[in-house]
Amino acid sequence: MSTLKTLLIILGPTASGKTALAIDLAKRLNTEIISADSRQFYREMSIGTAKPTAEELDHATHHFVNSHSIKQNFSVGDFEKQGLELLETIFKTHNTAIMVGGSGLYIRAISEGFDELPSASPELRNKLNKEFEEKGLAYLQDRLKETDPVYYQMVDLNNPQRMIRALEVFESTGLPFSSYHKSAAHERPFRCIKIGIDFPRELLYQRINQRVDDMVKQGLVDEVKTLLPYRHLNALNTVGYSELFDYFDGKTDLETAISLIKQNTRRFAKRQLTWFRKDQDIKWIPAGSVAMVENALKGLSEV
RNA sequence: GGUAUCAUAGCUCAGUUGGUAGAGCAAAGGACUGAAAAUCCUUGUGUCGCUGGUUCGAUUCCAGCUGAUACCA
Repeated sequence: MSTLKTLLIILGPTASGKTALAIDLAKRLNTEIISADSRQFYREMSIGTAKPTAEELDHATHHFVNSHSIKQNFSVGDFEKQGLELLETIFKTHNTAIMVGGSGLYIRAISEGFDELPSASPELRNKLNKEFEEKGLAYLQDRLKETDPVYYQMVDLNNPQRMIRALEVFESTGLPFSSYHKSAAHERPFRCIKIGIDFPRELLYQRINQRVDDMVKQGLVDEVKTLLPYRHLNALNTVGYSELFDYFDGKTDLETAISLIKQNTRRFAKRQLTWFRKDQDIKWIPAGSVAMVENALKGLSEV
């Protein structure tokens, strides 16, 4: 008999204890974990991304942790495809899989999916970035207005990344970015249960500050130092790394860099919360309570 | 102990010729379809140190007090 497969999604802001909870649940449910953290894929980055430790990785099978190199292009579209394939495999032998992460877009990629869109060619993106640098925002706005008036009306015209993305889709396919938007959630052959870890803001910020100090003790500064030759790569445009690159450039002292890491991590957590807040499907539970998760699951399965 | 200066938002400070105030940073809220730990947008939160006095009205002027800083002893 075929039962409905379940993807249990553990999400929450950074430093809310997702990793430990997911491992605990994976052991109880005897299943595997898919990470949805957009920086934990990269094997060269460890301390600054608060990856599970080697010991933690031993306790449960993790996917999409250390799975890629910072030198590879790995997009959220790739993640959607590979993640779905992986889930299909896992569901052959398990009724439940666990996804854990803090990257809202990546979670959505799996739970709802995106429209079929071409991915970016690095050359084209470089070209557009260069044009933006030379000719400014107005240039992007003009080109977008001309090639995709629909998206021009919707997009934040101050946001170069958004406009460049739309232009690169247009230039590589000849069709406006907006014409790809069907905005229908994709049917998935499994159901998603989203559990959010809820923390009082102040406590969360304390944990973030503490964790940054711990990262420094574990050798974050050295980790970043070895990555200096790769600093131009997108993967390294990341909280915890950018600030220390500035330190190595002599732009700040170490103490300042560390407090900026804390501040930018807090801001990151705030953005994550903004993203998650609008998702009505998330069942929020107080931090650190596996029992609460079990209750939540019970409640949900009755529905 | 004396003299001078200062005391305004979480911080650094501006300002009000007397009509209860505004910048930067911090912070908060938001957006978001292959860069997403990225990128971008919005928002001033206040016993104007305390107690009195003058005044229709004091954060502003006056006195005292408290605290900080500097200099003199």
